[in-house]
Amino acid sequence: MDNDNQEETRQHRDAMQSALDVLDTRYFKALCEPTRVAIIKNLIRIGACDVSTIAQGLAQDRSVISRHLSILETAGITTSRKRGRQVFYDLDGPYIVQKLTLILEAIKPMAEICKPFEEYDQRTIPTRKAMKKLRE
Amino acid sequence: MDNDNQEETRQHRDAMQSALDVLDTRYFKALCEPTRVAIIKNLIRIGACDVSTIAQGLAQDRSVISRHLSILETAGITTSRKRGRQVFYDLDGPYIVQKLTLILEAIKPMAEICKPFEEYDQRTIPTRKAMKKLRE
DNA sequence: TTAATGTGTGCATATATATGCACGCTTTTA
DNA sequence: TAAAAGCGTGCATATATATGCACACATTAA
Repeated sequence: MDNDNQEETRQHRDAMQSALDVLDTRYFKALCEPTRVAIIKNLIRIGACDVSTIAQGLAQDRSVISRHLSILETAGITTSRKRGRQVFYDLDGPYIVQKLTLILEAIKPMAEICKPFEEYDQRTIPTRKAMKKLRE
Repeated sequence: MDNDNQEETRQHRDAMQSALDVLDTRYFKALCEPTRVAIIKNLIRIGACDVSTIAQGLAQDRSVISRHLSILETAGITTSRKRGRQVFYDLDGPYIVQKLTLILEAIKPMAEICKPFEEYDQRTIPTRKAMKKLRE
């Protein structure tokens, strides 16, 4: 299948490109913090709400929650609106789903391209000769 | 629409539950580190490869890359296989896609439930009376 | 067998991030 | 107008994570 090599290279390059475009570190960073996930949980439960109320069930100080909400907003996960002296935050459901959909679409080709060893035989691992070439 | 309240509550509760079940902090944590993303990029480009070669294009020490690979493996993103004195790592494309698919499916209802303010009018924000109730 | 190569891990350290408190600002309430 | 409530931010600090080096272990090469 040596004549497939070029096509496969292009396939790899395209997959890499779209995967990289979509691997938004900031988005994942926003979602990898336990307290922020707890905030999201609260917002799903009680809907649009002001900072103090959101912070109520949580262990951290209100100011800390305020910062987390800011991070979530920067990542596009929440939106805010001011009313009087309080600021209401809410989840941006449509954006969250859209973002995740884009990521999935971009990543999908990897299911075909990057199959783990188990589904292959030894040949998946580069030969020693090929390894030497990679080193140069 | 007061008679919809109960149904809506159930809808919220279900959405919250499935969202929480799927918000795997470890998975997102693995993907939120720039160096780890760089490793993933390399793996897409060159396929299954040993640690030293993967580390070659990167700024960090080989031992650091080794640790990152371990984290990625714990998250299910990579798999490893030993051959002689070297250990080959590879992306687990199918698992990555499957995991992301599950997350998306669980999150999807939020697009309907958690619409941000812009699509609503003032009533989305709890009344002052409702706020008082929440505080109790 | 001896030397060389490839890995992972303990350890100390650097860097990033989360946290709490105090404060100033704005808006509401009395 | 004065007091109170709700927010966000500066700052110091705690905690988590990433990094590099040295080393021990396993495997291969000479």
